[in-house]
Amino acid sequence: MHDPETTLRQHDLPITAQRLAVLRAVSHHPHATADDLAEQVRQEIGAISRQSVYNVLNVLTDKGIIRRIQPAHSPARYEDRVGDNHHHLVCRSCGQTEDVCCAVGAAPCLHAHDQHGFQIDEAEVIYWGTCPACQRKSRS
Amino acid sequence: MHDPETTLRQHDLPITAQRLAVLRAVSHHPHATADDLAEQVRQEIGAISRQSVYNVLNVLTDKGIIRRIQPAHSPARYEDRVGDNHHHLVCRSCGQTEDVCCAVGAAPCLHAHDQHGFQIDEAEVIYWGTCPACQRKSRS
DNA sequence: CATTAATTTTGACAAAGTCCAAAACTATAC
DNA sequence: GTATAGTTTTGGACTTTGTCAAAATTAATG
Repeated sequence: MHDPETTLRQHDLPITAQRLAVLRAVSHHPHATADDLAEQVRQEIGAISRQSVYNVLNVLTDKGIIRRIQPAHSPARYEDRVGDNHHHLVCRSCGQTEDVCCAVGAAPCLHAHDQHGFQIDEAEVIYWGTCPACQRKSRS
Repeated sequence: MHDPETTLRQHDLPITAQRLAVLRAVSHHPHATADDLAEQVRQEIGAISRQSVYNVLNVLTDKGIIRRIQPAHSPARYEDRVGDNHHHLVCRSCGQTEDVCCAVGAAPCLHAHDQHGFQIDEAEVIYWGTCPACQRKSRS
């Protein structure tokens, strides 16, 4: 991925301090929530409204510059890494999220047995489990 | 699945009109939301509080009698069919939800390449697409 | 039936987002 | 550089989905 400024220009988006900061925050903190990102941005540029964080995240997601993932029991999370159809591993107890590459080869998962006439455009896979840290905690 | 009353007894749950009605509603309306189910129950037994619907759905889910699925952009949905590790096909525009059996054989999806030390207990797969009805609408 | 434990109801509350109108800003054309 | 048109950002109210807690009710047991 190019630097934030170039990225915005490539997509005809006016360049604002807020957008640059949000974009950088997503890049440096993969799988962060909107709130986490707002916090990061504030540390960088001092202040940003809640609404602007959402505005920026929505535009960037719509343009395909970032990707939004929404596991159950968690607010939406955002990541930099787009276009490679990877999946996620989520800890049930603390929410920690890791990337995993597509489980069975190239882009396999896109084929359900019976498609019920649907036009399928994405297969989303979430692996649920317990992260190492939470395993230790529950054993003690 | 047995009749609702037997099911409750098997799980040591006191039998109440609310529980029977919710259980029947889930059975007759797979993939319905809590609100949909409340509506159904009201038509059957006259009244039920919002909280009770949630209480019942939570108990039933905890006991494994029903299953909760939570696709992005949608409130939670509930279904009867448990224990067979099937997946779902969701329409992006109207939310219509269909069952699909596990895509690649027996229980294949439970193996991510790199597990990052996680203890994985479930692989959740959601196929996203457009249902036949919405395909027609968007063509016109 | 009476007792006890569990469930239901009611009403307040919380989290995550969205909607809206006004003010501030960016980019462009002079 | 300045003026202008078009976007963004702000701040506040609001919506949706769901949970919490206490009081009132109901089911199961002897």
